[in-house]
Amino acid sequence: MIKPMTTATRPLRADAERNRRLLLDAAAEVFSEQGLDASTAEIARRAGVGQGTVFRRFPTKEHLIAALVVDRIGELESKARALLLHPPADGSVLAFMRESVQQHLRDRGLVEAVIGTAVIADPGVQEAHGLLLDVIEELIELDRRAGLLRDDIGAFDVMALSKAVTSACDQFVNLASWKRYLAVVAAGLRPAADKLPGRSPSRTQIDRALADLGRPSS
Amino acid sequence: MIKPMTTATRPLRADAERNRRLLLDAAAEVFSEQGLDASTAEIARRAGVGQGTVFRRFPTKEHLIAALVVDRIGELESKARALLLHPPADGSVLAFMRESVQQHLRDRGLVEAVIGTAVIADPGVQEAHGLLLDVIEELIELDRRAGLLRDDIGAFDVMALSKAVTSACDQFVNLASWKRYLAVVAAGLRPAADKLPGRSPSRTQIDRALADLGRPSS
DNA sequence: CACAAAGCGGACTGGCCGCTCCACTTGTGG
DNA sequence: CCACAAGTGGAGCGGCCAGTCCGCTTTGTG
Repeated sequence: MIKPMTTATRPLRADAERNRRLLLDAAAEVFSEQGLDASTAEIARRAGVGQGTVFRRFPTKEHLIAALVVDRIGELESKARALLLHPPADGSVLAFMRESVQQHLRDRGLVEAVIGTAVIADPGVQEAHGLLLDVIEELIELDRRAGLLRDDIGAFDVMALSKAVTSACDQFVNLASWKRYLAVVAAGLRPAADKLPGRSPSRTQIDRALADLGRPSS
Repeated sequence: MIKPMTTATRPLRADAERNRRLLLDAAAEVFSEQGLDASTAEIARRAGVGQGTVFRRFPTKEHLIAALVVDRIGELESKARALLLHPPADGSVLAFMRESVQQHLRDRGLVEAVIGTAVIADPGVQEAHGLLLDVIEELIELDRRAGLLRDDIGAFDVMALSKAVTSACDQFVNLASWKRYLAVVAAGLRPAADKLPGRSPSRTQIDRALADLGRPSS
């Protein structure tokens, strides 16, 4: 379980702020090479700082991961907003999924592993996640009006399917091309007569489910 | 790295064989609850045997995982062979993917995590994997003749896409239904005019890639 | 039925990892 | 430029975990 992060702190000293960035970058690098099991010692070494610094900037390893996740979700959100302004002809949702898959493959293992951990319950992550879902909803609306997308798809579906395409490839990048599997999914997302089974979860359902994952108690 | 397993051993004593099964079952249970990081101590406890017994039956934890994987691949193979004899009207590949996804969700995390480890290099796993690919190839041929499947899909693709659908759902089972995402993929797999980018890897490519993953040396 | 070989359990070990602690350094407001 | 709060690094701690060891028990064969 992760406690609320840094409520109302005054700004970090210059060197501290710099180390924070160094740590986040090093962590991204190390995690993508070795998975989330990589040691904090290795991250500290890669960042060129001491062990103690890691835990002064991020109270636990999980907080560090959460901060990294917030960072990445933010990146995706701004990519999505850009697409909203200049929607490509072949569909802005598809374009978003391209960005998404590429980012997930770059940060190999980050998205996957995050879901199973308490990171998902971090307030910062939840907030960033919510904002992203909002933008995706707008992208969907755009494509739907243009007749590019079947009408029973929601923002959650888009994220789930991006994760799906990613995991079809990761570890086999040399063998399987994400473009191939994204093309399959894209073909399945075009307007169609038959409805998909089930339904895309509503925002309140998503929020409740995420909150539940946060307190596993098991 | 995993060394060749038990070459030409004479049959296990009755109690040893029983414990082997108990351990495999316990391991499946514990891994699906806690992931592959679960301790061997917990597995031994759940199986009702001592710690020592784990490591006499399986030289390392990785060997245990590999044995479990072989077991599961075998199950899938026989399901696939059954479909070959009585192909369902809506497509035998789709039916196979249904089985596959359900099994992967039951053994949560097993498939995912296996890929990143040396387990993939275990000779037993490789062999079982090869046999499975052969049967899938036959299922594909069947569907293709019936005009149910686009013609640029290979056995590797089917496995990759099964994994994809699984990972779209796992950890969110309450929220996302695998049937929903499998339906998207199925829609994308129907015969189509436009070709998929890239190509399905050949058997020799697959074998070489798997062998490479076996000796990471990093 | 006897007895060797095979199997068993669980205490133990060595190593790793997240995290803490504290003597020392550095940035910054006055 | 000084004083002190803020920040730093790295040795060290406790806990966990894969794998070992060895005295005892079970199996099945002659």
